[in-house]
Amino acid sequence: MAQAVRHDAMRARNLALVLGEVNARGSLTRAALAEITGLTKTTVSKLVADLIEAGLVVETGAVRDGERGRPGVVVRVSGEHVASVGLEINVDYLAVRVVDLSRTVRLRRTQAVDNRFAQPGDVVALLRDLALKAVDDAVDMGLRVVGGVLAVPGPVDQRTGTVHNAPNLGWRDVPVAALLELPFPVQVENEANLAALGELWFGSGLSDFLHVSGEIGIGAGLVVRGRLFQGSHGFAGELGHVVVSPDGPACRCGGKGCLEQYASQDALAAATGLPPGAGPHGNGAHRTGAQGGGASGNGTQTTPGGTTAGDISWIVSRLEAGDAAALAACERAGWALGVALSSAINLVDPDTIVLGGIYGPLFPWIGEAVAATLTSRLGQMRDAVPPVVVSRLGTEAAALGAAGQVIQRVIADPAALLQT
Amino acid sequence: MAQAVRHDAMRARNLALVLGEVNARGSLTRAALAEITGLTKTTVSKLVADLIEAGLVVETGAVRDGERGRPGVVVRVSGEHVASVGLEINVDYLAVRVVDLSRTVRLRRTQAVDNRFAQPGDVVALLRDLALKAVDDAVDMGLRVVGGVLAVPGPVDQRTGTVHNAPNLGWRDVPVAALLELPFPVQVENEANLAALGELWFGSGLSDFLHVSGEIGIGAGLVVRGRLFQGSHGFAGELGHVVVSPDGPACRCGGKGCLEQYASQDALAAATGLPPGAGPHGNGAHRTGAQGGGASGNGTQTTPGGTTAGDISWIVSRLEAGDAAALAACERAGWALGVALSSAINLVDPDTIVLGGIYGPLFPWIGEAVAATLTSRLGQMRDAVPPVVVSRLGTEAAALGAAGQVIQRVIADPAALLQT
DNA sequence: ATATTTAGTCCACAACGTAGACTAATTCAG
DNA sequence: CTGAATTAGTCTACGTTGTGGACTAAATAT
Repeated sequence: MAQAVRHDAMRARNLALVLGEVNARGSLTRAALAEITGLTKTTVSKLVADLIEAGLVVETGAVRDGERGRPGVVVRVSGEHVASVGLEINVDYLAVRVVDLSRTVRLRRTQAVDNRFAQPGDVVALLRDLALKAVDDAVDMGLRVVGGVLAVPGPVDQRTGTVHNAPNLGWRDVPVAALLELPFPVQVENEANLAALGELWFGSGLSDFLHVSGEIGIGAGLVVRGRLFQGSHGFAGELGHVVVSPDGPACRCGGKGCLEQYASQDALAAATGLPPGAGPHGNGAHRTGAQGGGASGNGTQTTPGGTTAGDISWIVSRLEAGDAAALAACERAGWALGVALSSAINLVDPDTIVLGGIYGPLFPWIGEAVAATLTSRLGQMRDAVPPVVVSRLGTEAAALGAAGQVIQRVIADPAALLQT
Repeated sequence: MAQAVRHDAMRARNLALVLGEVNARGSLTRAALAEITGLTKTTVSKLVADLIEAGLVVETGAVRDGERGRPGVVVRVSGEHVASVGLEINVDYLAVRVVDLSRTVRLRRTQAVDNRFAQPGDVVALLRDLALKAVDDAVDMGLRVVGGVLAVPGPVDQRTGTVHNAPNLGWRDVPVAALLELPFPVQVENEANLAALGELWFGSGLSDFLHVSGEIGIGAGLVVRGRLFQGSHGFAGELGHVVVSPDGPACRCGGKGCLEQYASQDALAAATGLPPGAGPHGNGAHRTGAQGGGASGNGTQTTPGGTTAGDISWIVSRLEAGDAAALAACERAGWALGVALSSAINLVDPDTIVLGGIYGPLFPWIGEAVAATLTSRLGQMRDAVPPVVVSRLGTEAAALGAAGQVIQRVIADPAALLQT
């Protein structure tokens, strides 16, 4: 349950409070921090001194704000010392991102690999190499990697770092965290949850939304007041198996008429005329290649590099050409998504719906159908139907969310880092 | 955001920690508390002294546990000083419960009233009388009522204490909290949420479950690790409007094929042969009468007294007689409930499903259909389908949850009470 | 009866935040 | 250009709270 609060815990909380405000507002003087937090100037000064010594915060010189009085010294979160790695294993690529404490992406590396028929051990070994190389590069930049999070496409047992069941990889009960053996703690999480967190920390600035990750499967991550909702066992957000039509097409989950049968990448491909699993996959070869990205010094919102999950571009080009089958498939997918989301909205009451993953590029062709379905199914009861918006992060979301999670932990509890 | 932690906040947290352990474990010595909390014996003694002085905890004499050494003095939560009122407005009754800090129900009073066509002002005035009488009785028992919570059948704006929309009462934007004008703060909450909390604090001892309240409407409350999940605006848990069949019968929410069209009390009544709204209601008269309960000194799990919401007994007697239409209606309701719950389970990942409200008495005829539907729709993907159990609280749940909420607040932050 | 064990209190001390005096660095008025 | 006003940040004495170990109390074991 709760923990006893001693002097050190009091200090830890106040350190977190100060760092949290610096993080939230970008840059601040000590005086402003005192005002905001309600702590005295004395205390704020001491806390800031500790944070500076730990390399979590830096002074950026005095500000001449034009007002009278002695100008304050502005501090901001330092991006020069602490960093984290975000890792992602997906069906057709591996990704590594290094993010510093100021949430600047310092390194992006994506490797296209067909993991559909690969052995977990091989995939993990390749990812391990990528991660170690990234850590070396981070060290060269003067950064200390304090932790990592791995995104996998499927439910995860957080406690043991085991992938429960990733149908699209063909994995069952794979202890990835243990297999990775990296020189820092690595937590494993569901890709859909991390994509939601990516949207929270690197996206449009919302702090209350349901983020829908359209991929080979369909997952969702719910963020309420800036916190991810996990459910009782960490398996919440399986939007792909919400019922759209109880007697619809059979789903691999055992149910019938699940959302995935209408709106997943494979369902869209099939309805557009391409057999599911065809396209760039399905040939069984374990291809690798096409490195995207590299080090990028500034800005957290660059256009997602690397490859897209699956061959959504194929469908997009059909849509742009006005292909009737493709348009109808999107219309149907949008309707199904709307039906499933109306259930979700009734159950979990999100503020906004953010469509990500393949729904990013497809948004022009499904967004309206989703919104229309929501309005017709929910409009009567509530003042306002949650708006449906599109994510700008694309494939980046999960790996960024993974890296961001470690950063978030440091910001939320800097004292844990000071002790080591 | 977070608050600065000063010495007083440290103390407040530790007081809560100690009181929380006493509450959770029933009775404990100071020495055991020190061991459990990690605080020193000195500190525990001081904290316990404060709690005793405030009347929140009492010593119950030394225990002779047979072991060697000086016997400890056992303390437990005191039920002799602090109390709370739980209030409930429902379609066909008003209820008041007084619960003391040790979670003993000290007073139950239920009044049958047909509120379907009554003015909000009249209903609130009647409830106010009931509440004030209950407070008088509490004072006679030496109790101080520190707060109250009101359960209403519909979504609520917690901040303003306004009932957003209670279709079964015909209420829209009614500021109940303000109308009540009781001599202590009253919070307003959705009945379904409070029923879930009632189950948490007075029910089977689970701390992770989705509680389904079958009434005129169908609501649900999700409890995760002992905390209610509210969603972004406090409207989470509208299970009644989860989609069962996207082209099913039209629902008053604007949707089609919502769960309420299959499994609500009215839907069951209609399918069994009784037109919805008939039975004890629908005659337009504003009847009052039939007081249930009274003061009951001990035990928190007595059989629910008072009247049942709606005339479910009528359907039960048909079922017991083997009426084919009634049996078929339950079978269908169970299936629909299973379909809606499978969506809910995929989305929010509850540990257990608890069926309450009318599903209590109907459980023998719907439980199996629900469980079977869940198994067939979820069994493939997961190791274990959440078990479906029945609540023992019946109509009591919401009013008890309402009263329990205040108690919970005191236990979670006793320092707030010490200052007044 | 005495040793042993456990419960609870007492007291000197340490950690941390507070309050207000004090110093530093700027703008504004003349 | 000088001094008053204003704001930022530091310094010091102090208050609150938890700690740790010594001490007292009350039981069982021998």
